Amino acid sequence: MKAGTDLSQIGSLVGDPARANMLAALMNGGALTASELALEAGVTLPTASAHLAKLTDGGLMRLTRQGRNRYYALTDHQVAEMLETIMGVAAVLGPKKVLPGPRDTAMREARVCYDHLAGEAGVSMFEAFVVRGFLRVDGDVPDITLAGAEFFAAFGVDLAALRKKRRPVCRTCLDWSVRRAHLAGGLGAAMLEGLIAKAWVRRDKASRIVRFTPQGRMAFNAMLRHKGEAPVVSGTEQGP
Amino acid sequence: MKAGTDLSQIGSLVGDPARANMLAALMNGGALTASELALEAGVTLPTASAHLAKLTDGGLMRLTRQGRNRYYALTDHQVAEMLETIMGVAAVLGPKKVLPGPRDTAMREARVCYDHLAGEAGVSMFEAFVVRGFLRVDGDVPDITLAGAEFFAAFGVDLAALRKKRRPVCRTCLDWSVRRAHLAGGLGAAMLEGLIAKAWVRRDKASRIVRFTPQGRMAFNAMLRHKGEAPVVSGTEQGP
DNA sequence: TTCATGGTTCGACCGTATCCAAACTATTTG
DNA sequence: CAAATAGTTTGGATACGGTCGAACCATGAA
Repeated sequence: MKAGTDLSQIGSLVGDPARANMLAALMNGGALTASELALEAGVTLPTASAHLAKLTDGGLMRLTRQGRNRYYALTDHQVAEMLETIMGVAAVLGPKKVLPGPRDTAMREARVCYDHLAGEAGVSMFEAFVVRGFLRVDGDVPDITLAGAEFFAAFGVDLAALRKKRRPVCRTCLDWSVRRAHLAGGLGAAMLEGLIAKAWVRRDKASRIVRFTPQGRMAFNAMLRHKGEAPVVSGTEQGP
Repeated sequence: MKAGTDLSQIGSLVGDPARANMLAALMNGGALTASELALEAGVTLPTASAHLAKLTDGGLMRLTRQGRNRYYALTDHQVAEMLETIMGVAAVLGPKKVLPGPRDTAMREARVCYDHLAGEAGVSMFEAFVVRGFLRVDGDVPDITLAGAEFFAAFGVDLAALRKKRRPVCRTCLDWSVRRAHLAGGLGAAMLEGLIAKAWVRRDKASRIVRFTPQGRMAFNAMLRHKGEAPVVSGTEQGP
């Protein structure tokens, strides 16, 4: 049975804790050096090096040399999406863990999924776009409406340019923390870019966490609000 | 780092060849007994039992007792889709294998992905629906058009009933063998049901292969054809 | 009740993947 | 050129996971 062999190969690649940590650390779409990844995984440099070798020639990571540093990154978003998918099933079937700590709370609130916004904020944004009629959803697949096209253009997204690229413009991605969909694809990436450009959010360097600036949170909520509804992203509540 | 831990847990579950074979064997959406799975994985009953225990309390499989048999199946389609996704990246980054044998050719032509049609036939069907204007795609997300609703109703699909269910009606699923999308979701499942009910196809028991009946192939091609185009599913060609 | 079949548990064996220390290579800086 | 930083390679100790035979439970048939 070849199917099983294929499965088990990448399965075992992801199956080691050290390697899994490295992969998780790269899910923000960035690239890290071998030393940083070693630190992230909690192993020494030599072992990290061995793991990285396996990951690269296993096809899950891509290596770019730069001076005396070697930067490792995930090969494509297909790999990133695979990891999110795996984390998705892990999240639904493994809530036997203790309650999430503060760091996880921040992750749950807003984080980057490879190159677009995920977490509570990502889900809220997606759902607000649907409520406001910018995206139409049949089943659970989004489609940009006329009003949506206007809105995104006003926000600074060049839809025409996005459509030219090979990457799908509009996709959804199941959120492992909330079990609801958020916006992915080229549009999702462009929105995150826009949020950063407008300084509404800042990406936490070396983690997947996305933090709202005070004014950014207000502006974001205003963008999502429709006909005087309550804000969707409140302050950093630390609920049990 | 918890994220890495979650990843590695299911990763290692999938990472063992025996377990991966079992999971792959269940991807047709059916249920098999422990003995059958042991045979499929090429291990003895005791080892199979141990693996199955890990898989079930790891949450990837579901056990239903029935008489003196114990039937194992995947827990949901989320798990099935995760496996397809993994096979997807395996397929794109691992074509250094030898050329596919005859059995794999059949798999590539038409197979069932949990409960809907995949492979060449699945992709052809999906793309034909788009060309004929039954599904509209923006980016790569499908949406049922008015014409589509009529067509599917005529085919025997009860769209209203599908919309009532919690499961998304219309989704796409990336095909590992062809690297193109095919139709998943409730509609995808209903279509496969319809194809079987009309006796256009038969599911190969105990494998994921779907075989067309002679008349079925003709009818299927007729369904897909639009304004006198060439048929999309030809005979069983055995290419090198 | 007894027998047979389908599965699980136990114990022991074996292989392999992981790990680190130390040595080695390469690239930049002084 | 020498010193320092970044990374890989090697070798050997360790441990964990997979594997099977045999014994053990459970369910259905005789």
